[in-house]
Amino acid sequence: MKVKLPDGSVREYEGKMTALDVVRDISEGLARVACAVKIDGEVHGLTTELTGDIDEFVVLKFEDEGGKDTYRHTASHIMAQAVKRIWPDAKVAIGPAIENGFYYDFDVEKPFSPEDLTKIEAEMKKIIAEDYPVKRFELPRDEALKLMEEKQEPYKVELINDLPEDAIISFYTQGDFTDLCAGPHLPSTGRVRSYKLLSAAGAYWRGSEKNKMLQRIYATAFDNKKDLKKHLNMLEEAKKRDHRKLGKELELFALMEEGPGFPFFLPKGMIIKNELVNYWREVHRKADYVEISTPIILSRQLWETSGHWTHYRENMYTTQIDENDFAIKPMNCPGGMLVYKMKPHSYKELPMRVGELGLVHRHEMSGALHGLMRVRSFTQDDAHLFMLPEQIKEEIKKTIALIDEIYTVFGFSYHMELSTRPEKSIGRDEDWELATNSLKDALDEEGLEYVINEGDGAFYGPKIDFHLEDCIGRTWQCGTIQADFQMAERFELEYIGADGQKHRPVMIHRVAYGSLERFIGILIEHFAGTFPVWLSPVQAKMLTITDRSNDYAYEVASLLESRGIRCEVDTRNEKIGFKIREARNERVPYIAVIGDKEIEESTLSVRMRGKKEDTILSPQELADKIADDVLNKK
RNA sequence: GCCACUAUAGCUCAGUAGGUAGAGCACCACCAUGGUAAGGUGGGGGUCAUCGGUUCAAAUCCGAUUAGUGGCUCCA
Repeated sequence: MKVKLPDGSVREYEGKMTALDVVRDISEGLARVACAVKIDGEVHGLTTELTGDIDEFVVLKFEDEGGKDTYRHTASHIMAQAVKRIWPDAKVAIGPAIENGFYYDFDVEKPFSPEDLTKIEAEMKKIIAEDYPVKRFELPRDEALKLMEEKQEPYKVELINDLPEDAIISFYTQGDFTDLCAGPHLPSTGRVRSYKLLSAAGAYWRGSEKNKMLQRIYATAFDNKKDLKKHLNMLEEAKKRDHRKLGKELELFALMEEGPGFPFFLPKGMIIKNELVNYWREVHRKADYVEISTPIILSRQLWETSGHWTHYRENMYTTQIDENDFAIKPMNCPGGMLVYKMKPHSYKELPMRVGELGLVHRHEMSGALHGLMRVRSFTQDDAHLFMLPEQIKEEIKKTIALIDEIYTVFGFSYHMELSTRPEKSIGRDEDWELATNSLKDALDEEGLEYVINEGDGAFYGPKIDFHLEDCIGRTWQCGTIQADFQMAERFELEYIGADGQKHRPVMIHRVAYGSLERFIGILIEHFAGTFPVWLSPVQAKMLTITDRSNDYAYEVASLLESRGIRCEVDTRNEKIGFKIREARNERVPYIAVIGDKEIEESTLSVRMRGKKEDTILSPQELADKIADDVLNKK
């Protein structure tokens, strides 16, 4: 039997060999850190018996794709084993590895408490110390069913029942625990080193709210303590940056019991919101957009035309005016359609780019609300683009460039995903084809990378989603570009072509921020509250040492204010150390200390963010510096 | 909406064999005019989320409601 390694070398073996034997033959050290192997493109466990020649034999360590999942999947079985030892009546459901860890779902009498998690962790420690070999075995479907019925595992029985009649079902067993599982796994439980149970929460069996609510335990595992600690620190860091906490501390926004999911913006948060709007208007003006504003409340007839009254009803707030039904808009498009339809359009006017910062309201489920990230009223930085079919590709390219420009200003990296026609969809095949190809071609021609989500588009058209990554590595879906055949059709949009005939334009809607509210939430976490100067609610603060400096401080402040700089003066009867502490906690980028010396020399002692030493500047120089930051969006 | 948990002063939190509330910060007053992350002293402030029940007595036990948190589902 020949085994070809990634370095091109070939090793020959005789007799029965497992993957682990080969890994050991390569090096004992490697065997200690190996989690799985990739054999001819497929990930297998180390105990897999090898048959025949192998063209590709890659050892997967924890850090390799496949290795991590194998490791964490084994950890999840250990967790399930521990739970079954403590609560023998618990029914196990599924327990996969996920992005940063793993979970396992259980059907138990009582939900898990934090103390239970500690207990489970302790039991896991024992199982790991007992170092059971993890063995795989296979059964035909009927025997597999019998085994799981005997073990009284109804969820596993259900899973097996969904498999084909002739399926060979694989199981893994470790000590007193046997689980239905496709694998792969580590060779023994002792291989799991660093793990931590994180939380317990309800989760529906198979993700459907029609099913029973199970108890899910989220946990994570790493192959060394250092990385586990690093990950836990990252979670801590994320907690510290939580926009709900910072939003309260920095007085940016508030959520009140009187308006669940309807955020209040406080003066400082409003400055950020307005700066985002100003910037948005600036870039859109340059990109030849016009801006409109359409009403928040519109008649039932309109929503019937758009289809929302029947398809989106449960998310809409409705009201009556003079005995007629009205709805508060959950989306801006219908209003935009009405504006387009006000007068006939020539093909010479297209493309038309019509922006709207539209405030929409959606009745989201109470349990879905989350700070500014998920609210019931929010402002979309919407725009509707009307164009000729042959203009789609170019418009898509321009829109991508626009969104790219916006994200780059905030220092976000991002990736794109293209979602294609879902099974349940409306529209003509040729429209879908044209739109999908236009999106694809635009991406390809610009040399952009993207993921394709087959069948994940909206029912009315394909879309490109932008997923931006914040500075601690979390991703957020913000921008989207969607082709929409339904609106143009339903509202019977038209333009007069060169042939003098009426034609249907192609309509695209797109957002860049997504929603101002969510984007602000993301910005708060991305910058951990330390906003760039142009977004800082207070850009400079004058701190006086004694009240002899007050006049000079006000003088400097009015100079800065005349340059449009947001400036505050702290003349309170407090020590300078105290004032500095507060100004720093408020994340003010330029903190100027003013005492007798500064008055004498007509200077400022400026403490800039990230610098230990003060910089001596004239008031004019400070104003120039801040103006420069603002101009360059720093 | 569903499962679990939480709700005490503006903020962060103490307060269990049920006996009608406490700290720090913030706020106010006074003293100190002090040079780079909290100067000192004093003071005001709470229908213990809301409603109901058990009890001689409820912040504390029970139930409901509201809101929040962690998830599920959904999503900008």
